Amino acid sequence: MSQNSRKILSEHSVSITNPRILVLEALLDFGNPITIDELQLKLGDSVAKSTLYRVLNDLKKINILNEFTSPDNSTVVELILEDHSHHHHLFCSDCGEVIDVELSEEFEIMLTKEIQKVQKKFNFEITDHRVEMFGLCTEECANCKKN
Amino acid sequence: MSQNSRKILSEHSVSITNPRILVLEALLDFGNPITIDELQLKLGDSVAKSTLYRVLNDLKKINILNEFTSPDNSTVVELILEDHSHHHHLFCSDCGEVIDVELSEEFEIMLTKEIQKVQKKFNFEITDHRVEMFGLCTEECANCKKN
DNA sequence: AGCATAAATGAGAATTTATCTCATTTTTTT
DNA sequence: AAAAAAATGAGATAAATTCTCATTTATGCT
Ligand SMILES: [Mn+2]
Ligand SMILES: [Mn+2]
Ligand SMILES: [Zn+2]
Ligand SMILES: [Zn+2]
Repeated sequence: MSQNSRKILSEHSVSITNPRILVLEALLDFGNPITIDELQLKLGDSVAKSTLYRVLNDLKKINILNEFTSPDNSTVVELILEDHSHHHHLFCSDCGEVIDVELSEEFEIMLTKEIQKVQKKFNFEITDHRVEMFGLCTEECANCKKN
Repeated sequence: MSQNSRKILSEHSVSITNPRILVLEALLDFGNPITIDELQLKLGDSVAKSTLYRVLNDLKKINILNEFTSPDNSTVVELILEDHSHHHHLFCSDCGEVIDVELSEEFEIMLTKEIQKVQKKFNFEITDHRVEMFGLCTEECANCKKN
């Protein structure tokens, strides 16, 4: 069952170790952006705290992990897999859920044009962008306090 | 000279104290988004560390301070003044500078439409959004290491 | 202006999150 | 299988933010 993670590790020529497999499996299994808190919970004491942070840095170094900060200041990580295309994030201000969102191609094109204007205006070289959306999940949410 | 900050405080009915005036003056004077580090430097020891954080929270509470995290994980704050319209941010990955950017009205309209689609799709109530752009300042920049 | 009350401050302790150190264990190479 | 290199675990350390509490300051009312 850990074939996926072993493959990922060997493809990036980093040595195959138990903590790395466990962290990758947890991320693959969860499938969504996850806070480091939640990740630690999922892993229990199978991976030492210091090792978890080290492994996450390793994954960032080989460019298969994306890290960002949620509006309530927790650190969120997500795997960047082959089929993982450019996307953005939607945050629930209540329960803290983070959802992947793909915006339309037309929109991304318009944003790119807009960014070109910004580059010129500020004499910047813009290499990346991020669109973040904040609100409340109105669905049946077990975690949302508001229900 | 501290009339601006006194006015801001009284308009929001929070008591007028020296630390609050000093922090507001520093923010007004700098005029741009500023990291808490830099703000502490500007203030020297005129305001205690604990008080600075408290005052920033006070300003957040009365909705005249915006706080966000820069890509290098420093906390950035900026005043929200009357004339301060909806805008976004551009970050230099090298020197850490944060620049206010207004995007075109057409773009914001398109983004709003895009967000409406997202709301429906995920059954969310989206109340706010943020566009962040990352890159390098190519201008003469005293702080950029690359030069 | 002076007093009473409520609110804010300063100093440092405590908490939280992340990194670092180093002896030991595991992985890789030979 | 042995040697060399790399990674790990446990705990120490560091940085950022919040908390505690005794003292000071601001406000509202004589
Ligand atoms: Mn994502
Ligand atoms: Mn701004
Ligand atoms: Zn929710
Ligand atoms: Zn720069």
